[in-house]
Amino acid sequence: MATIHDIARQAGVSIATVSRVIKGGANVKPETYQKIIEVMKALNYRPNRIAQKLVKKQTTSRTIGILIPDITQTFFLEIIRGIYNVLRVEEYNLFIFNILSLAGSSIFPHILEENLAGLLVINFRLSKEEANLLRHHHLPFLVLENYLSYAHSIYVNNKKGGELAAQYLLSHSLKKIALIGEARHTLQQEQRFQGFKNYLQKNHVHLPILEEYISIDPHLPYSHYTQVAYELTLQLVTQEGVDGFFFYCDELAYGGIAARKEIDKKIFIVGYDDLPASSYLGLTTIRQPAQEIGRLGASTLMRLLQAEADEPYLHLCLDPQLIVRN
Amino acid sequence: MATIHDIARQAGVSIATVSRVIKGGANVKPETYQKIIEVMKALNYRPNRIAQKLVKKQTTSRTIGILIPDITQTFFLEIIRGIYNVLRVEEYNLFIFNILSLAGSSIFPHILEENLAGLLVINFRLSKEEANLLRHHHLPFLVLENYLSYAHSIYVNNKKGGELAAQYLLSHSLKKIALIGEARHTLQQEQRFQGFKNYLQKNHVHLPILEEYISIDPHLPYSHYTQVAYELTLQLVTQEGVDGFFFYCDELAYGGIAARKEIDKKIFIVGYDDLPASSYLGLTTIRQPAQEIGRLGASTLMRLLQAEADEPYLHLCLDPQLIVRN
DNA sequence: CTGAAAGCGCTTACAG
DNA sequence: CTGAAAGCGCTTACAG
Repeated sequence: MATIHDIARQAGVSIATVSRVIKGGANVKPETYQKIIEVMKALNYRPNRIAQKLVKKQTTSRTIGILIPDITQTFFLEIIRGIYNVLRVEEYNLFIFNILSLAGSSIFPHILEENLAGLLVINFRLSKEEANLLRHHHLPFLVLENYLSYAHSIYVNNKKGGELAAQYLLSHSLKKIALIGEARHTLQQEQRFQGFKNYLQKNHVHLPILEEYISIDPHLPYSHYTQVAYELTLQLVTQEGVDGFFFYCDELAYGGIAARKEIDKKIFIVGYDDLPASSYLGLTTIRQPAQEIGRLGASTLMRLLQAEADEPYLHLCLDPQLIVRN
Repeated sequence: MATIHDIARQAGVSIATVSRVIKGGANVKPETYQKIIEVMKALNYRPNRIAQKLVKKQTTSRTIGILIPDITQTFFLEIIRGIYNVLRVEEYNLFIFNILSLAGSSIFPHILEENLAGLLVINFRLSKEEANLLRHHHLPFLVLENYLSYAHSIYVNNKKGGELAAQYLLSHSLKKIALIGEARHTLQQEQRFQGFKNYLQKNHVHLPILEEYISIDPHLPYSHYTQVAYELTLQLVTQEGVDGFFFYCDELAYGGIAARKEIDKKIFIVGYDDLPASSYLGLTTIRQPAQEIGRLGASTLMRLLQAEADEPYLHLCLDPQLIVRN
């Protein structure tokens, strides 16, 4: 890569003059300007933005980073929408890190390289070490959709959500229940299913329960799994006699809804999230308001940017809500 | 802001030793390390990432920027989802610029500061000068949802879309038609409405046409305007006797759908976009596949990053499609 | 374990 | 209109 010195040498001028041309060419003789422009073209010169920033002391950015597992999942997309609703008004840019490709290697060095004003960590198992690393580098951050004792966090009570789902399904007399989740076994999923099973135990219900986990290829758009869930539902109803379903998330439950239309048996389905489309589909689900979580997260982070570094950890637990439809 | 020199002075060591501590403290005597850490804390020191990058020659980034008017609009959110579907697999990060706050001032200096690998310009009237500026700085870019003679662009034929909408509405015998748009009067909107009116003219149809423009406050989430459109629709039907509606976009048309439910008169509605929810709502609309446009844009840009700088401009025009529902 | 020195690629008074 | 020089805040051989 050519530098300002290469250009200066080739053009037979000083780097100061080249620098003036980079800035637009004020106070440079037209012939000199032309000559320098030509050399720049010939060498395919691009000024180094990093160096420009250093000397200009452009150190603070108005950019918020977000660490999110999978934007193709509608729930996370809605969270982002909520976040951006706040950021746009506050005049911040949004930097979305790609965490798909990090087999083994850590993303945190990359995060620290990007001069961010703050970071939102969404649905990500941030370790204590990683949290300390961020703090050590004075990057304010906030964890969403996950409870962490060692960080500011805003989350929804997943166990409670699972209980609500169980409560709903048990209000109908069912024969066999299936829990449908992802083979990734996220913490959120474990908690929801745990809450579900706890409720059965507490109420001494001895219903046969099946657990099925769909293996997720992160390279495929998440919508693909709606189809997989559809087929799985059909199979479980016809071959296993399942008549109650609790899906880890609405997008999987949509597959269940599609299957239900083709079956003459009466089956009950509960999803999780309450995405915008769920109301149109008449899906009974556990509501966790994605956009509001995003907005709340972003505005809280904005507040943290102004605050003292040593503010005690904020732990905000939101309650999910059962939405019965159809 | 404290620098490495301040720390070195306070701690009574050289900047080289401080630098070692920044990197984690290898080859530093524990006492020295402690002392330096303390001074850093006391002065609230944060290493300058820009300087670090300069010296480490970290010049190229794997980040794609996008310039988009309003992510709160579902259509644009879906485009982003399509873009990200590609970027995540290609291992690029996504930088979303906030263009809300730029009254007067240009965003392009900010864009050039960010050391991006490429830029997607979505639904934005990029001037010839701005295009040249980007080229001058060797930032590969691609324009989406807008035809520009002086840039690579991928867009949907809006006039054709307007014609399709007119064709549909005229297949029913209507008394009065309303075109409902935004007072922002984007180019896309003008073209759609122009196509609509052209079709009427060409077919010598002399139907009374009303045009109504909803004024948009960019600080409000776009969903707010669904409600505004709802009220406007009610009013136009009851007070003006309108029985045919062409909405600039589906999200506005949803308001029309909601109004239709409360009216006993038969009215016809066409939207534009065909968002995911539109099928559930039974909305007749002009389809322009947002996710696919995003994917196509991103993958084309990826290709451009590898290509010669002087490749002839790519102009890809997609045809919209009438989707009749209900 | 530590420091002096060179250097990353620029900008910008200052002097001419 | 132009250049020499200092400096932006770091890292990293190299020598000790």
